[in-house]
Amino acid sequence: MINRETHQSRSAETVRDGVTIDDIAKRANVSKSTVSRVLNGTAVVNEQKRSAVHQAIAELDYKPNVFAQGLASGKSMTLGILTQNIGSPFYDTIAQGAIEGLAGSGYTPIFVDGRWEHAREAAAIETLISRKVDGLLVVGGDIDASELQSYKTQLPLIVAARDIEGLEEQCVSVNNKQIGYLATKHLLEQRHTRIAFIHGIEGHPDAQNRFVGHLEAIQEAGLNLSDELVYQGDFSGHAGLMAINYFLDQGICFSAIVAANDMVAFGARLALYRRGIRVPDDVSIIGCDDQAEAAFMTPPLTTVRQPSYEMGVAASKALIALIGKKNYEWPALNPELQIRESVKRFTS
Amino acid sequence: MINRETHQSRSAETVRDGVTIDDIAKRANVSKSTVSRVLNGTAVVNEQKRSAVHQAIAELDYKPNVFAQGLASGKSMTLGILTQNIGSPFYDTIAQGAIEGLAGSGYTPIFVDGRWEHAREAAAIETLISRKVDGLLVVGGDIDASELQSYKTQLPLIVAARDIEGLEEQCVSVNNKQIGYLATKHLLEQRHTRIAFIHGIEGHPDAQNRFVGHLEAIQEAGLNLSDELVYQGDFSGHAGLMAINYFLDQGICFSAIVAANDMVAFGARLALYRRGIRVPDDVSIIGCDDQAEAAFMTPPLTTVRQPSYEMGVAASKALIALIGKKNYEWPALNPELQIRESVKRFTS
DNA sequence: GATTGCTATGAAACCGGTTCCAGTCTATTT
DNA sequence: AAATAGACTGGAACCGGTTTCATAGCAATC
Repeated sequence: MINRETHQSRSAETVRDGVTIDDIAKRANVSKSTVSRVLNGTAVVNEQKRSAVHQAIAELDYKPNVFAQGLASGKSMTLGILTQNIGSPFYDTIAQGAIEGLAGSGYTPIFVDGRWEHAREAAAIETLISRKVDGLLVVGGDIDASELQSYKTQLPLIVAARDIEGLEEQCVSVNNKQIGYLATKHLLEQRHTRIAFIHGIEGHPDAQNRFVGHLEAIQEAGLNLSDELVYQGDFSGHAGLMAINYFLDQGICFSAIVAANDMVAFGARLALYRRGIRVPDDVSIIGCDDQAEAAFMTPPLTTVRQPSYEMGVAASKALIALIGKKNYEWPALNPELQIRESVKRFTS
Repeated sequence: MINRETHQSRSAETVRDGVTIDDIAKRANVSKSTVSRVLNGTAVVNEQKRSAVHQAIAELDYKPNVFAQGLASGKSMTLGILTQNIGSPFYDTIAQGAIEGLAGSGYTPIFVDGRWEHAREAAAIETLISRKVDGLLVVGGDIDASELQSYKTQLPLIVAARDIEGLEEQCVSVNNKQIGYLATKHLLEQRHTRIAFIHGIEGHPDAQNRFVGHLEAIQEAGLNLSDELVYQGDFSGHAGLMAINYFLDQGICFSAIVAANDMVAFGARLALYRRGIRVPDDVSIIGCDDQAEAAFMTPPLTTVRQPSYEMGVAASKALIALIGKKNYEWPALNPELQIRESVKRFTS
């Protein structure tokens, strides 16, 4: 039923699709070449003809056929964005920033989802290439650096939220080491010394770098890292929960926790709640990311904000610049400590 | 620098793009018509030629040019998805479900963002249409029913997370009235009688329906709704916070809260924390949505889950069916009470 | 054995743009 | 005044597929 109806109305309105560049040419009494030139500004056109063309376009509500344009010009005015939809809201935020960065550029984004699976990512990129995207924005992901290198030879490529060796100029990411460093440093400044660290996904560069930053801060303070204070997690709330249970069950004592991201912090906070341990009175928590919910944790979570939205914006702008062979100056994207109420200061 | 290099490598590899259907035809010693037929299965082709074609395709790594296909066939194998990126994670989840539902269908999604702004949505849909999408999936949004009706005459259309009058067959949404009803009913069953309600965005149909469900449950229990117990919010954490402050400052008393969504519940929970009011001992909270963070609230939030991911999957499958003029049976998408620890039962 | 009816296939038209090329018309140079 | 350069413009080729149409080949029918 619905089908039939849809079909009918469609053909009824066929008019809409029917307008081609030839119609405009006839109506404006010029050749289609001239119409094309007016449209693209590829050559000077007599003012009268130009306005006649514009008028015809307006009257007939002409919309160029993207396929014909793409076929003839080889450009699609389309950008491929490979995202990782499974994971923290972090990646979504980058994608949103990327959309924003495209606004007004004439480029339309095509999204495909990699899901942190190597094979899926490769297939997704192939899809994008077969769609003739004019450029590729890879957000995070698991795909090999060498593969990315090879894609780079096929089309303009920007990578966000990752650093690829040999592709430094086309990569944008926040300094994750700095994030870990800032988090731990803040705790140290509040005179915590027994600081637990809940690690992100094993082997994940962001997780690894945050840990390195943590380590640096610890050493800089003249302390030693004790292995028993780091728990291997996976960026999930559940990991935060398990970590605390583990520490407590083992009788490992600590006054503060650095969580690899906010979600982990939430999990840790819940585990402490379950045990009747107060935050921040008994134990302090600091997260990383500053996702929307962090401000509403009880107590509100002190965390290190990473400018993911801004990163998305910068990435898509950089990609457009790259396609246009223009220079793009990356903005500074520095993590920032967001102090709220989950960290206690020792006064003694 | 980068530009130059990219450009060079690109032309170096030009080969890759060069393979056309004519090359295949020559190599397989057939006409391009035959190649096309093999590719699309539009006619019977001699087994030998067929395999010769397949072999040539494999050897030359031939990928059809989507523009040429689109131009010739009028189909883009592309689906437009209008999302609302500002708002709860709810809409993101639907979008993810929609991607999942497309998997293996041959269709590629193009996303555009409406941001809950009328003008932006209309422009976004125009973009999609000019991109010749074969179908349109509208997720939520603010656009008029009448406009949607008119788009429906232009191309296959499915609307998710909204109910449009006159478009019932092409709409999928969870029963928001049921969500509100289930939430309040649960509270009533735990013998709460003074139940506050924090409303979502004014005029938002989901918010309105949740409220209606709340009202129904109240009346069904033989109680009267007291106006002072409903606070007009906007689905944000901040609204939850303000609501509680308002109630408390006004000396309005209540034993439980229904929050229009989880984010509001988080805000409410924080406000109670600030005042030293315990959850659930002093006040119970129930949310709506069941977003990932809800399970990690302290205490874990009892909420009504809405199957948004499943809704996205169903929506995209329905769209594909609609394009193919096939029937699609909508799955049952029922909200579900997710009992955790934020609601107390009165035993007396 | 001639006619009929299918099936498989190639040639050519077509989709709707962009762009090269050649030609017309002015304006400028000599 | 003739030659030349430049600015505009139209015609036609081209992008790479799909689809119509005509035909060749072959089996079945009378």
